[in-house]
Order: sequence, then structure tokens, then C-alpha cells
Amino acid sequence: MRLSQMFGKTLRSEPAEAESVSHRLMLKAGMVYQVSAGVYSYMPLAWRVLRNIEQIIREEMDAAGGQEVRMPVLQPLELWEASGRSAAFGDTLFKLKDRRQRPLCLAPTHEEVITQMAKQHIHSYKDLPRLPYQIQTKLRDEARPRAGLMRVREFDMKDLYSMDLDQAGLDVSYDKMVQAYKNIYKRCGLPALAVEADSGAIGGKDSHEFILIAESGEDRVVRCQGCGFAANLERASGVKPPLEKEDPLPLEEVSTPGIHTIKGLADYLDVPEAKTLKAVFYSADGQVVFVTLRGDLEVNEVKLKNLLRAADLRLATDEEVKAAGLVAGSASPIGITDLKRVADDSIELGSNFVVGANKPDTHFKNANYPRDFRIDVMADIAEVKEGQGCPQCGKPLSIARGIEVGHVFKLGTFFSEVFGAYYLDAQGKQQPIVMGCYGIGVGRLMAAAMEQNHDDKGIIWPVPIAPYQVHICALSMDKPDVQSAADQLYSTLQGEGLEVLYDDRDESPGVKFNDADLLGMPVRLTVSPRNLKSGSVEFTERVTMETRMVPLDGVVAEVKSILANSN
RNA sequence: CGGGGUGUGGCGCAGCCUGGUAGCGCGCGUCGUUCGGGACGACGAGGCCCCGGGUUCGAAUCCCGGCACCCCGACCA
Repeated sequence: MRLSQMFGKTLRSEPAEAESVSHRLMLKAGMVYQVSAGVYSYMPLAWRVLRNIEQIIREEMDAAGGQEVRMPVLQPLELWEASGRSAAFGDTLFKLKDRRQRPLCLAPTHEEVITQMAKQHIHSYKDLPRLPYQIQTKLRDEARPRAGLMRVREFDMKDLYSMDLDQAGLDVSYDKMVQAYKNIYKRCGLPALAVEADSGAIGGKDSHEFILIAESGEDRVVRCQGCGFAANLERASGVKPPLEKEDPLPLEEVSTPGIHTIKGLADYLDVPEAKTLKAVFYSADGQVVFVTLRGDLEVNEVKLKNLLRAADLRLATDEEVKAAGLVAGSASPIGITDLKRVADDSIELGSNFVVGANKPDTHFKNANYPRDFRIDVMADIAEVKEGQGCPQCGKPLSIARGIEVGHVFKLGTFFSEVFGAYYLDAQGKQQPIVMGCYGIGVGRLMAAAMEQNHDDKGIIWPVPIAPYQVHICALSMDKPDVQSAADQLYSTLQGEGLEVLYDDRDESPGVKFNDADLLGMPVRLTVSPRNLKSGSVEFTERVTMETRMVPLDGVVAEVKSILANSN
């Protein structure tokens, strides 16, 4: 591609719009055009990268036994009502009506349809396993699109759906996919980490996310340096620091005027925060729930939501709290009987706690469970804190932000049972197909690759996904010898099957170098009067920015060897 | 959905408070000089000032109402 002919150009000034690195680089490089919040057009450079990533994914899926299919974006809403996911997705599902007023939706993913396809085409144990997959556009009306391509409303995604005889078969498919994903990330230059993930309301037993550790990430990951344990904060557990067990003392009422926070309470009574119990009120599907846990810990809402099997969980409003007869700031489980009471197991890791007295400006000292109060459900519902012990080896845990670049689930038989996708086993008995699903966002992968591979000058494309492998910088294009040498080099490299971006513009060297740095092709070849005097071109690797002179007749071999080694 | 912010040539911004013919830098076009890290000069093109209403002799500017986009949070298979 001659740069002088390319649709799209780079910007000199920093786009004000963009915050995250990948978003800024994409805009500055002229790779994307934003049509609306979370909706983008891809210019040629971005599209080439996306196609490269797609191809890598396709190759790995095929190698793992996948078979590519295509499914509709436009789907009848009733399909989603049948699975219950119209409600589960809520406003995230784009809904519309056709001319006959029939309700339709734009598919955010495709389990419903693929399961129906399975019902139609899989009848016997001999028809299993099957691993159909799709790479296509999905639509989600995200509450808040953000960070360029990181979270968008229209995006290309690969989803593979595994269909197996039984749990053991699912385990095999799952492991295959995990391996395929690792291959994909490696080829895209992404050191992604497999972490245990929350499987959501419908998910089955196992679920893993692949996370790229990055400051700009939306997710938080808990990691153990000792044994390698890693999990999404949403589902991670840590060893909560125990307190010394004391003999229970008698409950004692104390006046705490104007004290409404755990910190204030701990300071006022001169006890550690861990020696208090806090109360938090939630509304779970409209019901107020009383939640208590040790004062030094916070509620993990995902764990709580899963525990309560709630579709909708949020903090209760002041009105709801008041209506339930609770005294915010001085609440405790003592004497609460008409609400569902949930406690974190940390309330057993200690004794003689300070708790609210359920009347204003008053607390109790020396509260002990179960002597002084009852609860309905006790479980681990606390958020892991940095430094807590690893649940597997006890070493301290650390927390980092990360970008979710893939998610795999063992779905089980939820969808096959909803849609009646059964097969007959060897005994002639009807069995539900056991399913899994495995998603990876193509655009997010590109953005993640940029977050991971850049410097202050621009993008550093990993070789396998780079839009072009070679960037020819021709300085002084008006000099006939430069032009003919560069033209020649361009066609020679192309003749060798290499993808080449040729900066043939009449621009100053500074402009060309800066654009080359920004656009980030792995290999740069600088053709200039100076270099040509010695019959050479200057060879620069974008990753290291190391340069060396290479004779014209040795360029092809040099380029090929560098690209081969970087793969 | 809560909180904050911004809408003025392609990009980055000033002007608004205190109403009076819309400005700067970059980019873009032509010509000339330049040519190894975002060159220089001359001339030039390009703007429904987000939209609608109101106030006023007169609105980018003041008032009211919308909309869009960005950021934080909520949300997120």
C-alpha cells in the first residue's frame, strides 16, 4: 500500500476525546472513526489488524475441531423470553419491532439459536461432540461504552459452542478451548492470564476469564505470587485475618453520639475496625436484606447476588431503610427478626464485637454470635483485600486491574433443556446435550494488543497481527534514484509475498519517521540518498528501535529472517 | 441510572463573565525555497458557533428546554 493513496491519515495533535492508550493511538493513527457512543467504523489499517486477529482465531478454532457457522443478528424476541434471558439481559438487549409489530431483538450473543440448531441436527450420541463457532457482529446496549474499543455496543466476537455427551466430554472440550485460547493470545502478543471467574446467573460450574494485566482494565484480579492462584475479584476468596478469641463478656450499651461510620466508631471507642461489625442494607429483587460483616471488610456484591440468587441487587435506598425500621449508622442484627439476615463468615473470626444497638447514637460492646443474635444465611460474601492469605497456599494475595480478553464457561444443560436439545444415548435413553461456550472479542483483542505493545511514540504491532509487516520510509522522494530504488524495493518485497506499507509521500523526514513510529509496523526500511550511496537501506526494528545498514540485495533475506524469528 | 465535564472550520483550542460583522495553532490548496526526527515564506480555501424556543434593534455570548459526546460510579456471560 502506498501511503500517499491510503484512505485515512494520522493526526498531529492529540485527540482530546481519548483517555485510554489504545483509544488515543487508534484515533491518532487514523484507524477508527467513531459514529456514536460505542459504535465505530474501521479504517483500512484497523480492519487489516482485525482480519489478522480473526484469522488467527479461526485457525486455532479449526485446529481444535471447530466448525465455522453463521447466525442471524436479527432474532425473534420470543426466543429470548423462552430462555429467560430477555429479563436477564434487561436493557442491554436491543429490542425492536418489525412492520407487523412483532417483537425482535438484535442478538447480544447466540446460545439460543445455536441450541435450536443443535435440536434440529443432533439426535444421537453418534452426532456428538460438535464444536460450531461463529465470528460475527453482536450488539449490546451497554450502560456505558468506554475506552475506545474496550467496551462498545456493536462488536465482532468469536463464540464457540461445545456440544458434548456428558460432563466428561465437556471437560475435554473445555480444556481444548483453554489451550486454543492460550495459543491465540500468544500469537497476538498478549500475556493473558487464565483466572477463575464468576459464571453469572446461568453459568454452570467452571468458568475462566483470560485477563491481560493493565492499569486501564475494568476488571480486578486477585493473584497469589506463591502458588499461581488467580481469580477475578468478583469470585475470589481470601483468608480473612483472624482475631484473638476472647472469653465472651456481657453485652454492654454505650452512647456514641454523632457516630455513623465504622472508622468513627473504631476511633471513638479506641478499638480496631476489625473488632466491629458493620451492617449494610440491600434490595434484592425488591426485598430488603440485612447484611452484616466484620468492620474491616467490604461486601462483595457479586457473591451476595449469587448467594441470594437475586436477579437484581442494589443498595437499599434511604426510604427503604427507613421503611424497614432500620437505624442507619447504628444498625446491627441484634433484635432484627423480620428481615432476611445474611452474614459473612468473618463474624465468627473474633469475639466481643462492637455493633449497633438499633437506636440512634447508641452501640453495644461485646456482641457475640450466636449468643446475642441470629442470622439466616452465613457464607463468604466479603471482598478480598490486598495482603489477605491465598486460599490455596496462604501466601499474601495481590490485586491488579486487568482487561478481560476472553471468557469460557461450562454451561451444562441449561439451554439444551430449555429448547429440548436431546439425543439418544447408546442405551436408547434421552439425554440433554451438555454445552459450553467460549467467547473472545476481536476488537477488544486489538485494543488490548495496543495497550500491551506501545511506547511513547506509538504502536508496536506484534508481527502476526500487524497491518503490514514492512514500512518503507523513502526520504527525498523527488530524487529519482531514491524513488526508483524505493519503488523497486516495494515491488520486490511484495513479490516475495510480504505485506508492505510504502511511504511515498512528499513529506519531510521528521514527518515520515514520526508516522512510522506511530503506525508501528515491525520492520522499517529507510531509503535515502545517504543510504543509497553505500547501496544500502537502513533497517529498523520497531520493538527495539535498533537500526543497522543492510545492503539492498540482502534486504529480503534480512526482513524474512527477522519476521520469522518474531512470530 | 446517579455524579462531574465538554459541545466554536478536519484536529487542538481562544472568544462567552461585560451582547455589536468569528479568531489562533496545526492540518488542507497553490507557488517557491528546503529535505535524516513533526522545515520556511507568500497567497488562499474552509465555520447551520450542537439543536429548538425566548429576551433584545442586535445572541457564539444572556434565559428556558432538549440532544450528543467524554470521564467517575452503578451496570456488564
